[in-house]
Amino acid sequence: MPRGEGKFLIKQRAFLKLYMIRFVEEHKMYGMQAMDELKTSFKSLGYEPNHSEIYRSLHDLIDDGILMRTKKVQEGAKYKEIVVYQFADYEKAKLYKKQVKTDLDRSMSLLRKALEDVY
Amino acid sequence: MPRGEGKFLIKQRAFLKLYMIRFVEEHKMYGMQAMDELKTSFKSLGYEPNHSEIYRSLHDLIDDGILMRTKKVQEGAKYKEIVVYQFADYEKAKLYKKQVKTDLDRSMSLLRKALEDVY
DNA sequence: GGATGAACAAGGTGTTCATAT
DNA sequence: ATATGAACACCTTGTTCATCC
Repeated sequence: MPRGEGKFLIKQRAFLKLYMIRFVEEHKMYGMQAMDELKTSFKSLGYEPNHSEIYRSLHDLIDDGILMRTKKVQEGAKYKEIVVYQFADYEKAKLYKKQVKTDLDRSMSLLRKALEDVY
Repeated sequence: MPRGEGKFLIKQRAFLKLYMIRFVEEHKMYGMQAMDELKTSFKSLGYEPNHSEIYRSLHDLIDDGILMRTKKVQEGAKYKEIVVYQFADYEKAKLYKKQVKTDLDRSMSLLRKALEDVY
């Protein structure tokens, strides 16, 4: 999020990483579940993130040193394995949240300005 | 702007096309001038559109049947030619503005929701 | 068949190059 | 040197394919 040069709105990736951090904070967390929850909660706004972006966000956060995979869990006879995450560095997580907040605010300002200027 | 499927925030192109329409409405208009004005007015928000996106927006609006190139004007000995635009179909322009407004509002709601959910 | 992940493809935007005055 | 435009390349994101239980 550094570059203040020519930058337009916040990217979907950062937006999702934010929500992933929030889900981990709330201990309810694995990829598909997060996706379903987001799809449900944003459907009315026409936004339905797909599974790839969810996983990319999670993997990014691992590369950032913010999250870590803790375990794969198998739930009985339900033919599925899930990956569970924990914080690798919560301070980094908080810092990232702060940075993204700045970008969210900035993005809001851009949109608000357009609405004021044009309509 | 049709597809309400999986769509995240409004695209830069639509955002700029909106401003191009506004500039034509105000009769002060050619590409570089529009760019300079936008750069100045958005610099404090970290956004500085480049010339390619400006021209692409203009060309798009022509393809949409909303604008038309009217003339190239040469101003004295100043080694430059500029392209001036007029509306080809102002009803279409108004319709487009309305559509983009919807998308701007939707985008604001997405950002606002994230701010509420996470912070 | 439900979850994760990688590969691949398409889209959008930034950078560079070309042309004309 | 300024304005326009096209070409090219990169980055972001969507779609499809692969694997594991």
